[in-house]
Amino acid sequence: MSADFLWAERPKRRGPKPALTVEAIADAATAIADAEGLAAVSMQRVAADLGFTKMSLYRYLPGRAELVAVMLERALGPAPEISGGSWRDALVTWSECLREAYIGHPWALEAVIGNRPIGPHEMGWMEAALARIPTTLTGSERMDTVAVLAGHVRAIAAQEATMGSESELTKSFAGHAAEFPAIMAALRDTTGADNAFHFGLERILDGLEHLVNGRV
Amino acid sequence: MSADFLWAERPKRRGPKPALTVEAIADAATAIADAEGLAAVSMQRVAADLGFTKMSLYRYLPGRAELVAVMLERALGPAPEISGGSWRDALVTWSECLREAYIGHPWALEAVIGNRPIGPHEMGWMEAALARIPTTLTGSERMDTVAVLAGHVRAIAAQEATMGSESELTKSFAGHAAEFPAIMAALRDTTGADNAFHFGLERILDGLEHLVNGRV
DNA sequence: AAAAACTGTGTCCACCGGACGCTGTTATTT
DNA sequence: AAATAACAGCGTCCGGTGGACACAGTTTTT
Repeated sequence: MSADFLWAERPKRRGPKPALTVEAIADAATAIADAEGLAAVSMQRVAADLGFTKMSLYRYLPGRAELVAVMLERALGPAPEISGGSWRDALVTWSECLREAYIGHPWALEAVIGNRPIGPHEMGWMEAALARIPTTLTGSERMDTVAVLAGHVRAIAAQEATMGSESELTKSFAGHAAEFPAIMAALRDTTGADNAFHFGLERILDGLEHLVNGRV
Repeated sequence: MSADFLWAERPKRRGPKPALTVEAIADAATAIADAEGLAAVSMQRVAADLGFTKMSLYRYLPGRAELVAVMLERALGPAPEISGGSWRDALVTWSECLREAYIGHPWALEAVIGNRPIGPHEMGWMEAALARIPTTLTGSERMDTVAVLAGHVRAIAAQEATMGSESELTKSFAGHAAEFPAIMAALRDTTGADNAFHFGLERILDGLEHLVNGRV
């Protein structure tokens, strides 16, 4: 799949008026994915929901991969504008906003894996984070920081999806507790609170702050 | 898909000798996935590689989902035994070992998303990490720590897969540099070194150490 | 008015996961 | 040893998938 598709503007053309738009198709597909998961998004299904035949969609999109890419771009939306506050607060807000996007569209977690082009919105999110990371860090370190933060958000969101209601972990764990004493011990004094996101975020930022302070 | 499949032992049966085993099937499937990605793993293809018809595989596995689950279990393998050293060193080693597993089987990153059962090996990895996390942290914090570490490993491995050779980022970035000044600035003094994994790991562990020390 | 470009549709294909029934093999029971 | 029940692998069938391609109708340009 070519990255150009996400970046090129689509000029006005000559023939009959198009009945659809890429955006409308992506939104219909997103509605399906939100409700029934990414696997339920087939060309046939999307077209049917729009009242067209599946082949008409190929007038707007080269294929399913591009459809998913557009869906992802729209699910992320434009990067939030976070002005003011400390760099740490800004990165917390940025991470929380990104998390919101993934929570609202769990299928996006499937869409971000594998080799794929980066769209303008996704690039914008990266830009927004980089703009607030102290330049006492080197360029490489700043890029790595973004990767770590974005990765943390995704990973925790994904794990929460895996460990959905009635945790698969405790389900599998039942009946084998004896073989996993450390898990048993940890589960014993676990408050139900679902904290991995903020817990990890604070640890990462503590570590970053330590590095930044040591750099001055 | 039921979690039981991954945990139950398979008793000897009565009829004709089975020509295959679940393990042999999973290994054949893994060979395909390693070479051509998880999408190339179809029942037909796996069976053909083994010299059987696809329907014969269903005598060993309820369906494709279970096949992938077994593949994942075997790709992870038993948890590494890490004795001695500081808890920090142990967690570094643990993370590096987990990373190795994902690097060797990139398709595993696709296999761990979505709601799914946890197998014995995966549980063992969790146990191994929990066994080395200081108990000055609460049970919830220890669980969160494992989630954050495992998530970091996965996320960075996934991003490296996305940003494969000839980075998709720089490819999309070319021609739009002006709109993303912070990215441009960061890329300008980037050493090619691929460091996000260790960079993030050190930050997380710094943050954890800070928390542990403050707890005493 | 003519031509070129475009849209949406219908048909076709290979492939996918999987259900089901059949035949032949084998371990257990009689 | 013979009967039987359980099981292995195969062939056929089904609905669904992404996508190629040619066609007819519409709209803009020449």
